[in-house]
Amino acid sequence: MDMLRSAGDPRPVSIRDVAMAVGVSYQTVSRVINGHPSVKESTRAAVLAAIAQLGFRPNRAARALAGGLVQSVTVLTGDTTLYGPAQLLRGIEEAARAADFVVSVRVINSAAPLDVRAAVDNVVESGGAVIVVAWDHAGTRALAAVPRGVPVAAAVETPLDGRAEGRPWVWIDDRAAAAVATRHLLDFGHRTVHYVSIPSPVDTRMIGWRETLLAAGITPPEPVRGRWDPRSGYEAGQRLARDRSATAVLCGNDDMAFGLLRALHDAGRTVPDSMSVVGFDDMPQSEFAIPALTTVRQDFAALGRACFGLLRDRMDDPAAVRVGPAPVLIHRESCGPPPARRTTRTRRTTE
Amino acid sequence: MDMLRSAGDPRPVSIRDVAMAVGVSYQTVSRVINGHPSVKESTRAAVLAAIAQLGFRPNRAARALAGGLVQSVTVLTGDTTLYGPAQLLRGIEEAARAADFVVSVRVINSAAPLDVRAAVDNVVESGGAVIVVAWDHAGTRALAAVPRGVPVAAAVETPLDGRAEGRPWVWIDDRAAAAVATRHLLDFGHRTVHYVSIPSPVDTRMIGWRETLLAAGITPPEPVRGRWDPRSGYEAGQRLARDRSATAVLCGNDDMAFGLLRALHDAGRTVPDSMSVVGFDDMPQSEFAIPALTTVRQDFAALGRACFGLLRDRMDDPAAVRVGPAPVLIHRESCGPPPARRTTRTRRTTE
DNA sequence: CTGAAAGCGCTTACAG
DNA sequence: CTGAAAGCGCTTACAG
Repeated sequence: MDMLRSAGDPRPVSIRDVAMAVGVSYQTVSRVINGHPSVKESTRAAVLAAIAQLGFRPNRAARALAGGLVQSVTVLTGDTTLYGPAQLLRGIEEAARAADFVVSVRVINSAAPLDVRAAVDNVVESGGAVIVVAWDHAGTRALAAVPRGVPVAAAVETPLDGRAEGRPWVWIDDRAAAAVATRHLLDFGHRTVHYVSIPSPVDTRMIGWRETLLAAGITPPEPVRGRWDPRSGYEAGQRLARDRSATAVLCGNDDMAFGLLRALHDAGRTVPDSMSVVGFDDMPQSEFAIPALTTVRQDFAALGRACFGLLRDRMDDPAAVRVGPAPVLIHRESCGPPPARRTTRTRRTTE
Repeated sequence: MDMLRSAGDPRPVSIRDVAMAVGVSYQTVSRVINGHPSVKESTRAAVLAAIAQLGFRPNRAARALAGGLVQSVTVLTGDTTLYGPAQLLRGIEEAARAADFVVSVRVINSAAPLDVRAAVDNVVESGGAVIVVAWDHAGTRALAAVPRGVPVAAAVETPLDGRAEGRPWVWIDDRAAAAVATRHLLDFGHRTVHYVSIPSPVDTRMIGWRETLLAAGITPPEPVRGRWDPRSGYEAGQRLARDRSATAVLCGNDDMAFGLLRALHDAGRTVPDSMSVVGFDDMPQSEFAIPALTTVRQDFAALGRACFGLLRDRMDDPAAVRVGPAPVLIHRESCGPPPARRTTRTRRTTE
């Protein structure tokens, strides 16, 4: 449609050009692009036609300045190269692009109050909506710092009470998933299940694991602290490998499980014969690990789409709610009965 | 500094507030924040002091509308969840944030001319600068579609002539790295090296591999086509495993190498005893693969910082140049002599 | 239902 | 060196 603009005119078509083409004032054009109700149907149609024909697209900066709706979101997040955040961002971007929103990204590395405040101020003053990834300290603080009135949605840890309670929250129920994974291991006959934690302020995967053990009358062993990355999983694996009574581990994410698998391998502990391992995420590599990793699939891209959907829904209906995708346990090769029972392949069926 | 704004005033401090505080016109304030030369030193100092004290921050939308400098970049990219693009984006964001730029992301999935055009138009009309990740068809087309006058920088495949020639390009020399990796394998005594390709329009890793073989008087075998993901590496591995004459493979990236390692494992081909494998990237997981993966480390985050740096440099000096980080071969466990020579551990030293 | 006015916060010439 | 004017493209009340 570019050919319809007079060639050589350097400036893009504006609301005035459209108005002129139709023979109305430019305010009327503004009304139709903003869906204002009081516009005669015939003039609305004429304006719409002119918009299409001239290829008009509203100037976002002008809109923002004049106080109109902004069609932009900025994502406040931690390290975007980690699997979860990366997929989440991808989901947000997809949904935002489909809705013709511009998406900006601002990484918050530090949880220092001043840094968080600076990040939030910076974002808020530019006028758009915000999605915060509140999986770490910096994120939860940022979420708390978003002023009232700013359209916001957040990806959060599973709330302890399992409810959003009117707040713009969306999550994947990893607490329930951790319970399922832990139960899966217990059902194989393991006497206990160890846990390698993620550095979340409130690790709900750990909670699900702990609750399941407790419910089975087992005192949860001390969790091994991890930090998301394979190396921390390797270190955890070294510790666990030394403990001959340890026969099953749940890892807070797959990246750590990879490192753990390697540590076990180095220590001569075979998986699953000598140790069963379950991860969290189901990364593209997990299926090809040696052995293939049993893990909890979490659809972070879908979560991202839900975040954006919630944000938009809330702009119309402040009570809108969205639920995140359900996690699912993917059975692969890294789990089996504990060593003592292995010969008979006993599978515990009693509760 | 928030306490210094009169509480209850909903609107952020503007250029006028600063002017009023200092006792000058707001145009003068504009001049100092834009570094205009003709401002008396004493008034400049006074204005700067007032800006700091009031916590003034220029409104980006207003600036953009008025035609000022925009301090925003949008990144035009393919799938941001792949390792390279994700790290690149991270590097760009880091550098941009440090320079107080807003960074937006727009994913281009389709290389269809209309889709590319739409993406570029959308970005350009919002006024800021653009960084394009031109590693695929969509990206290269987008780069070509950026109008003159728009500040731009691009992450590109290694140019065939090895030179940027005044263009705003930055890259990692993966062609040279592929040559080094291939030579490494040949030096172990392998009679040839196979290659699993990446789906780039021009795969410069493949070129480096091919050239090295040719230089050694070896006719390059047909490359096995890959698609970035572990699964395609697995499929490639299945094919290669059947070929008993194949003893060494260079993979276009680590993700495919993971899949390939698994395929080899499933086929009973041990690594490196029966087959040597080299990857590309050095992902965090690569070190923990079984066996640990020999690979070419590529610092994409540094490349991203270079991209942004080049963009800024060019805004002042259109002839500015930046060179990307040098790739480096990381030696680990997945390489060794071919089976026939293994017993004697011969290492070919002649050229 | 639709125009004319005022203003969003800033920058860029234009005068002094 | 610094003010006053005009304008960026749009939206929101205010009149009709």
